[in-house]
Amino acid sequence: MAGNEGRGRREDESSGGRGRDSRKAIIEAAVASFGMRGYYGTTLQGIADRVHMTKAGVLHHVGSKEGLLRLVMSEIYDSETNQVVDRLIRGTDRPLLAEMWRQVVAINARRPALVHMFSTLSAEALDPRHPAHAYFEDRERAGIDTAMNVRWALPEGTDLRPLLQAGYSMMDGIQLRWLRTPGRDLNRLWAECEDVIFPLPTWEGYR
Amino acid sequence: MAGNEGRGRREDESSGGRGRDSRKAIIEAAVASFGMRGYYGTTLQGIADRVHMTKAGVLHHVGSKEGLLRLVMSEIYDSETNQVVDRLIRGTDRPLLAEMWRQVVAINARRPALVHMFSTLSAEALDPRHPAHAYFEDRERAGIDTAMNVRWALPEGTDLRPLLQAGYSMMDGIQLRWLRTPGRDLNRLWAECEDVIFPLPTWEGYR
DNA sequence: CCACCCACTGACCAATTGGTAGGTAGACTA
DNA sequence: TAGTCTACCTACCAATTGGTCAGTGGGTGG
Repeated sequence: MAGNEGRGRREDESSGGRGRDSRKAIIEAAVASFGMRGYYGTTLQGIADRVHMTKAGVLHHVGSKEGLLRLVMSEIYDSETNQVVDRLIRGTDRPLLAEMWRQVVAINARRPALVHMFSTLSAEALDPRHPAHAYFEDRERAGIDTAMNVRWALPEGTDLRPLLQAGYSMMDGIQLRWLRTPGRDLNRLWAECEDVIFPLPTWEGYR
Repeated sequence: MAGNEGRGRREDESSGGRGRDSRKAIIEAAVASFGMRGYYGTTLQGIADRVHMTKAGVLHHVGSKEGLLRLVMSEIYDSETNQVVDRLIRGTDRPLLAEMWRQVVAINARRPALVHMFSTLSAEALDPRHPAHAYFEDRERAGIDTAMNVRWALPEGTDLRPLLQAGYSMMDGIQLRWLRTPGRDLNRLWAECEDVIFPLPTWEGYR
């Protein structure tokens, strides 16, 4: 929590001491607030309070409320999972779909606040006027498209697209349920879902 | 749940057609606003504008912002699906799980605004301080519990609870995707999910 | 030493927030 | 005809909204 970054000594814009810490704190606070109150319900004053700063101080870093959203959205979330997915896809000749989902879930299990934020925003942003609407549209398409272009190890006759739709939908849903009842383990919950989506007679050896 | 709030001891139910219309309009506007902006982002003024009324006029009907939420939540959603589900459960000796979900989905396909609202609120309400938090907690538990006490027609060896978790999760997720891309048919999307969750070798005759 | 940046503050802005008080017009009842 | 009820409205409230502006204090480079 109490972030300390020892490397402030070194020069150049790549690392600035206090500023970097503040930005990190602001992002963290924004993730929590966007998750709990949504974009429209989030207040610059609320963020400022959490990071012990003034509204104006926060504004100095993010420019505007929309700037805050952009900062949070760009800095986070997909980059981490994309990396893992890329490594799996490129490193294996016939990767397992189940394995990819397992890895994504494992990552999300370690960052509930972020998952919360993305759940809230993705529902709020169904409205085309929402500042994050386009992002979520692209995100859904990109997720399906990349997966469609991979040569997964699949049982014969599997229809890939509906499987992806179903799997990703299930992931969104199970994450919500996970967050609603604290104490449960997301990886375990997902493992149960796997048994349903990849039932054993057919998927023996493919998961 | 509770009918009226005691004060209106009118013997005539259809009192003041104007008032009834207004209430309906307010509920409709609130559903849209809660869906697009969340609870905290929703404004009484915004509701008032949509129904061509003053803030004070809206307040006269709903009492407070929380009252508006309560009104909307109680009047709507679960009652309709519960009815259908009850009829299926009581009317059939060994009902099909797939059939219940099909019917629920068919109902939701006809009320996207309501589905939008419930998606947004259920994410926002993960925060225990949210005024609708308890509602969604109960709702999840109730959904699973009732279904657990039904003698479904199932293939031998089926583990019911994970199946329910998976199915309901998938439903939540697929509805989000449905709303994100207008023009798609929810029933068709769900049918594709069914093929995944009830794969044919095993589920022949059970769906 | 000075100039310059950077993170940040305090004061201020018009607009908007949820909510209250008190009133009015019209429909129904006694 | 008077009295009561619902369904509103106008006017108002203190608090809060996102955002601007002019600083200020500390650090760094020259």
